[in-house]
Amino acid sequence: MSQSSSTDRLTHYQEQILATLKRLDAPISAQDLHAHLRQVQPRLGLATVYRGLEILKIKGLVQSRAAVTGEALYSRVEQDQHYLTCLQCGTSTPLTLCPVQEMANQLQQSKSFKVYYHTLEFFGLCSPCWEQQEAKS
Amino acid sequence: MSQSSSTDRLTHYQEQILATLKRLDAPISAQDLHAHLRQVQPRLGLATVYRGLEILKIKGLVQSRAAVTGEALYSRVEQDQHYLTCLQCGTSTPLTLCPVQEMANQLQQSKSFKVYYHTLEFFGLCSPCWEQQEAKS
DNA sequence: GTTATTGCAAACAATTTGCACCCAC
DNA sequence: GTGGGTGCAAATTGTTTGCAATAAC
Repeated sequence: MSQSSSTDRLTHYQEQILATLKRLDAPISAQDLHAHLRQVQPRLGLATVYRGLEILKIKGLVQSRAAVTGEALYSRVEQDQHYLTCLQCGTSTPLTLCPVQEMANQLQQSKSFKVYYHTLEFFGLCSPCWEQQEAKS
Repeated sequence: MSQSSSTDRLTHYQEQILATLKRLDAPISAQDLHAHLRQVQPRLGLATVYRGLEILKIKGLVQSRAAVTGEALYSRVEQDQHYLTCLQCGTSTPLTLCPVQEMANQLQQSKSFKVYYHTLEFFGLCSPCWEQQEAKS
């Protein structure tokens, strides 16, 4: 699970973003995160939050997924990201177990949820981008 | 893998959207899809494409995932959706095998790709929404 | 004919960018 | 002091919505 990259070289605000994500311990939109942070840092701009989140993503410290509404939800990479999501109402219920292919069928019954499809995606940096990243550190 | 729901009751354009997705056989944005369809149906509006895709999703015929850029990419549910995605350049390379937890580690070496995290998500309808959907058919 | 679907254009919302200012080192 | 980080406001971009015109059955 090594997430080395460069945990160092974090901006003051980037640290705070990370800390807040840790404190809230649930996926949150950039806008909501901004609102939270602003309670403590009234002058914090929304753009800074977006910029910070982007950098934290590239560093491998933060992940994001898209809500059914289209907006992005952010959380620490340590946080589990297995959900049962309703395409209609958008409700996401977390899953406790780490799933596999055929698990979909089981879910269909046990959870009284009609499973249409699931997605699995690995995120990170391809080697060209990674090297480019290393160079910058 | 039953996707019954209501394969029937598809609009002319919805059929065409589905047909085009099948023909292209690769995830595509709504805007690009609109451009493609317009070559044949010059009067087709962008909104119709979005509305059609939404309905096809609720029916379980189409799936979508978010590109790193934030825009939504659509494809048929039959299409595999396992990718290796670079957070920086946005490149998505399809995976042939259906993955599991620890696979991430293997990927890290074999693909010369630095895996930060992965996401797995099941999509469908929760029972309230499903019943509501059934009623409409 | 009645009802659902569409095109168009305007409206929205999330995110990004330009730039002057400011802080850290 | 200098370069990166930041606030602010404006600009973009993907997506949605209102409504009159149209097509489907």
